[in-house]
Amino acid sequence: MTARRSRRRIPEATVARLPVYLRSLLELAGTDTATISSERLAEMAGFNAAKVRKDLSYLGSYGTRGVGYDVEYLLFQMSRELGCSQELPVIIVGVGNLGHALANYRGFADRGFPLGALVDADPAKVGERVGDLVVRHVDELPEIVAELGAPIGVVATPGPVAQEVADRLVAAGVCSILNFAPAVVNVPPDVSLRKVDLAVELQILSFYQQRRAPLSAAVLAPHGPAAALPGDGMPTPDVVAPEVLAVTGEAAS
Amino acid sequence: MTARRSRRRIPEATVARLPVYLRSLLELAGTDTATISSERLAEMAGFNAAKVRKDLSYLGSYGTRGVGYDVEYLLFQMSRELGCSQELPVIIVGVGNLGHALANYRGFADRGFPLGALVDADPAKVGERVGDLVVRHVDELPEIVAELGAPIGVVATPGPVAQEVADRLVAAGVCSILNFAPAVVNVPPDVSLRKVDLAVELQILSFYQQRRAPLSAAVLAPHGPAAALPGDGMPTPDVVAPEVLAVTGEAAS
DNA sequence: ATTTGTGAATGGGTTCACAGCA
DNA sequence: TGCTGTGAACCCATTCACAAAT
Repeated sequence: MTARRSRRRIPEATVARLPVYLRSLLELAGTDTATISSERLAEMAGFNAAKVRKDLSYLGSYGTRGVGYDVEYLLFQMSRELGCSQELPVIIVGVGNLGHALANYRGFADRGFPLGALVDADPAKVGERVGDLVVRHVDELPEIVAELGAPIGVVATPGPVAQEVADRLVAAGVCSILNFAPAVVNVPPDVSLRKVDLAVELQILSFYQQRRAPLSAAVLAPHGPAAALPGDGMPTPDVVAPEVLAVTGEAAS
Repeated sequence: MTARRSRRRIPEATVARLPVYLRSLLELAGTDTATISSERLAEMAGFNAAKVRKDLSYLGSYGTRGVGYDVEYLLFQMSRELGCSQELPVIIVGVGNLGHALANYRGFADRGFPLGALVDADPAKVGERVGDLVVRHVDELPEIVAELGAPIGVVATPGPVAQEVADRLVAAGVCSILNFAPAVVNVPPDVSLRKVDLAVELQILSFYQQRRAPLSAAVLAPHGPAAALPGDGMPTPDVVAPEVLAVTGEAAS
């Protein structure tokens, strides 16, 4: 029955976890473990075993009952699924603080996303050398995209111009965009967009932190233990570190 | 009936949207708009009107039927809820590429999260000046945390040491952590943890991109239009840019 | 005539629990 | 006996649709 039903519709939430599994499997690849159970993989990836099994079942990959999953095979499947076979270049638009930062960050190239180009709208920045690339002008986007094939566009501009930049990326043929700018960006439905907003993340943390210490504790007594002061009339079940919030706990059921 | 039921349990998903509303309202604050409808706010924030109303209702904030929400008041409520009244300092642990990047990024301080300290385990890095801070040693964490009050800890180390660093942050009294390291990190349930993994984001985009162009098109004909080639036997409904994936479309129902 | 606030309906994702297989 | 694969139950979030309010 497991006739490789590859074109299955994989849930969004599962897709978002695949890269984490992949990372876990890569760590494992060095060791001599040939096979891994959902339980152990769950522990490594920070989820729970049921979720792991469901997720892997979507890939149509087979584990062996009573044994576990073949690491080698799973790794292969996962890589293929995530398109790790061929490298996908990245264009960073906006070479300000954040753009520079990202350009110097080795983490991209290391994981199969070589930096393909840097562009900026500011003539003063064009020509500047960053790493082993030279900043080009944003007007060249169409040619750059053509040169690179089908790159991912990374928007690292100030918020106010993010939408315009995204529009130009799309016009140039980019169909995957990662937005770091603090602004809402709209793209046509045939373009994938993900956003990472550092300030938003901090504000979310801020929300939970202040809930924990209504307006006393931490600020007045910075030395206190990290424990959430109980008895402040809060339900305290998992308000502090819920599932989505964290890769936290997940304490074995 | 709207007797300010402040200690209401606000859903995770709503909390994650509050900062986006806040940003929209701040943009609005400059203009002369005194009041805004859920519809317009939805457009600005990139969600839909029903969601906006539900979300705002959790805050117990009142709009006026037939009119909309008072921008000023909503802004106040939202800021209070997110703890924007007092600045929350940030400690960055790990002054490598990414750490440097984040340290130079103005975006934090601008939005109420001043950089409080930089620390690293490498003695060679300790003493280095970055911006107007000097890198201190990770062993000093307890004192630094005490000095700063209740800072947010940002983990910008290589993956392998992320867990250890998180443990030390927690031990020092930090109860909000933002993890940039490509690794799973566990913290006690009374600590909030969020993660941002650049490589994971790119891999997710990679997944959808390759689904769109199974193994032809883009690579062989980089000039083609960005449109998803139809007729490749894919369901194509919203595989390309689903809700969670993007702040995309949301096209008015 | 508008636009909020919210119960009810729907849908996606997680967890449970167990049958099926090695 | 051990562990996967998966229907069923559950839970959270989104969306609908409409009564209440101005």
